[in-house]
Amino acid sequence: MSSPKFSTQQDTSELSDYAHDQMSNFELSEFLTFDEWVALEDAPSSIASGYACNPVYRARVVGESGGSSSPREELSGGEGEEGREKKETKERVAFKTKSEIEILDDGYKWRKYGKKMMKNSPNPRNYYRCSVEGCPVKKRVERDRDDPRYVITTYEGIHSHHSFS
DNA sequence: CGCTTTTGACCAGCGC
DNA sequence: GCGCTGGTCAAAAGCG
Repeated sequence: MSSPKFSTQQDTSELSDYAHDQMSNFELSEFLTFDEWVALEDAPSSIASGYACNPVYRARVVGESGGSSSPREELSGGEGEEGREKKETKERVAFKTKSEIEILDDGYKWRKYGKKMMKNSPNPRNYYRCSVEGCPVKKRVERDRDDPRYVITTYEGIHSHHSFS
């Protein structure tokens, strides 16, 4: 459909290339800059708000299998839902941050559950999961294969609890 | 003592 | 049908 607004071409270009290579399976809904991203209240603010970094680029990746027309409608009530098992919109947010460290504290506690070497990348990819039980949020950290000084963090899901105090 | 990390193996999906 | 890549789980070790 018609995307409301594509951020600067530069952003799209950079992320598009990356996303195309890494997230070919997912459907890139829209590319947004930080400001635009914040503008979207339905965005997982719980994730972005805690991000104490300087993300250069970010993209919203929506991966659904049902082929629904509105993949973002589920965002409204993602809270205290346990019986929900059918319609689960997985919100994927890709952050491209310029940092030498990959472990960026976003206010949540993460537990690493896997590491994988990418065939098309000399750098491994780390898989993190929220330590809080009941939180389906997963984090994927990987270095940009083109620019090792950049770190791509992909958040998946929405926190069903408040930020870690 | 509890929890996180670490590494390998296993499994699933997709391509060829 | 087999192979490959990516993703997740699981057991053991390390650390606070």
